[in-house]
Amino acid sequence: MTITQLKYVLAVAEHQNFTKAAQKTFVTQPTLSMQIQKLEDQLEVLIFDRSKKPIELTEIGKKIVNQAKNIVDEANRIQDIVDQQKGFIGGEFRLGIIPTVMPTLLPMFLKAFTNKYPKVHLKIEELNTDDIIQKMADGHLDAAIAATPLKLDFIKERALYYEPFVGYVPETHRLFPKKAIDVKDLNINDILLLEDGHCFRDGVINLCNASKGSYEDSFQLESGSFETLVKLSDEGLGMTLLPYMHTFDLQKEQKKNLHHFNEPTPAREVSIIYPKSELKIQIIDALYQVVSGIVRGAIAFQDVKIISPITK
Amino acid sequence: MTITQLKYVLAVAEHQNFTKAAQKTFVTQPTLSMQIQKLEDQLEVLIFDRSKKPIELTEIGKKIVNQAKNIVDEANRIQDIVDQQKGFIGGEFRLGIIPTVMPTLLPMFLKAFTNKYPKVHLKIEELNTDDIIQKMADGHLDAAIAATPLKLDFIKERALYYEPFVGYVPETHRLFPKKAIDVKDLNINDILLLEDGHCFRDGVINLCNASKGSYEDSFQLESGSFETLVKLSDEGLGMTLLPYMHTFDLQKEQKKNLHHFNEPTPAREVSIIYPKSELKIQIIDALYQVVSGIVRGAIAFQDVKIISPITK
DNA sequence: TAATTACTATAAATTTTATTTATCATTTAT
DNA sequence: ATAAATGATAAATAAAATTTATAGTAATTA
Repeated sequence: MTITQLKYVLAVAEHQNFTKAAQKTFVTQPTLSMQIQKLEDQLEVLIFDRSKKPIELTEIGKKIVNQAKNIVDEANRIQDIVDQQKGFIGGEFRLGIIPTVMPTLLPMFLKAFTNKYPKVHLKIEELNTDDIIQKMADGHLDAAIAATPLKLDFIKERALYYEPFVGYVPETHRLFPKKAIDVKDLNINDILLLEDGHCFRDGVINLCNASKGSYEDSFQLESGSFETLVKLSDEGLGMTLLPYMHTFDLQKEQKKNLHHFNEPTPAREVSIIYPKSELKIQIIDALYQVVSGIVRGAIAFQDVKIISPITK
Repeated sequence: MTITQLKYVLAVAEHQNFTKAAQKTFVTQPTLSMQIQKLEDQLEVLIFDRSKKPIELTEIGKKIVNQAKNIVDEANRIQDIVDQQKGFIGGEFRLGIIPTVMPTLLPMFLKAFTNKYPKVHLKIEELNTDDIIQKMADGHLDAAIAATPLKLDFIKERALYYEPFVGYVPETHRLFPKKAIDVKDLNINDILLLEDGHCFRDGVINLCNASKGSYEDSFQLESGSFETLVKLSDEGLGMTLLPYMHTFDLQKEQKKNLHHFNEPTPAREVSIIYPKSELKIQIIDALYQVVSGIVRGAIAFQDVKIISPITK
């Protein structure tokens, strides 16, 4: 049994397909066929049920895959241990960021981080929360920045900051006269929402105490960006809610439409999340320090009520 | 990095010598030199300090060795998982047994066990507790039968039985008239002890509330077997203490010299112990079942006070 | 239903890697 | 000072992984 064989098993298990797995592991398909057969011969057990299309893991194959993940993780950790001992912070680091955080947060910390840790090769991907979880489970992400709490048993969370929700209320809206708005004032049916898949959308739905879909009877406009939502709002199609940091780059004119919430302000918790295995924890620590340090200056502390980013 | 390389590192770390490690791993010495160098090159770190004689681990080398142990253990576990799923109980199983348990317990369970699990190839070694601990730490024992509690953080214990101490008191001894003896009656200075290294000796010392060596001022006879102790006792050189099961094969005449303790009877706890990693746990379970089942018939339950097998 | 597609397995050739044999260089012990 | 012990190195060999080419086998499509 070799670590390489175990990696091949993991690749085939993930893609349920020898050919695709071969491409991902940068070898040819016969390599996988032969090495996996060899392992199966040694263990005297079938890992894959090749009669099923697409290919499936056998019962015992599932257990082997779990254990193989352990082993590959623990093997990767050796380089980690060496790096840590040397005080070396570098290498490839795959970071996922949710779309509603990406445009505001990334410019704030990216330059500072790459300056401080020039040897880290960041591979940043914009992904929504579900994709982040999936990729992290498959070992394709070292960490991610997402709204929390997610309460997943294989993921650890470390809060970076709490970002208040801010109301964007156009002059024509019934709430415009109110200086500060209250959660009770909200009506899910006149709030413009991001399109499905964004956890911020789910957060707003939770905030309004609505269940997913309860508002769907009435016609709703939805979009993938806050920029569009604000424009639609300006057109009088309803109010919307923005994460605090998204209000920074509104035009002077538009800022007049911002209505803050009374305390405790509803807010989302934005965290750096990473697998419990804690691989590359040094880089995760470094990233945490840089980001939380930078954001500390941007968001004043206030009494905050965390809104869950998940709907059931 | 390969599992083989990690095994080579572990072997060299253990023997502090490339040549010996090569013999133990059944390869030639240059194989170890080259493979370990290759790993060191890949990790860009020295695992061994070759300037020291004998060779030593570097600081980082120690951490790598720990992690390598994990990985090799976890890799071995794969075969375990397969066996378990198949309900297969077999393969090599290395069992250590302490000398004061070996002659009485082994004949009781060996035949029953090998009959029930013919595919298990038992490799039994008589070892005292210290050697058991050492070998288990080095991964050379799958389990052992020893007096407990040992309170070691890398070892798990499962009690098999509680074996009372029995006094062997010759006619000439001051305690002979007493039918049942009491712990308070004992005097470490007129008890014949096993030689150093036996945990039963330490148990007796603990029982008498003596610190190791406090009795050494007076002349003591010591031996490596209870058989000898009994003979010396018969010669009038003092009383001795025997584990209950050792009294079975005394001669009729000698059995008259046995004096049981008042309850709570001092006793030793005999357990099957095994590394926390729980490799080959199926075989450990099987062994536990067989042994505890057999002993249950041999030792009647009584109120017992466990004597620690360890002296400080 | 024949042809095509999408797969995985197999065979043979090739490349890479691990291991051994033989030998050297250094250090330790006598 | 000499012998013994020990690890490194070089070259040769053995073993293994990988690739290329191709066959086999389902499922899918024309």
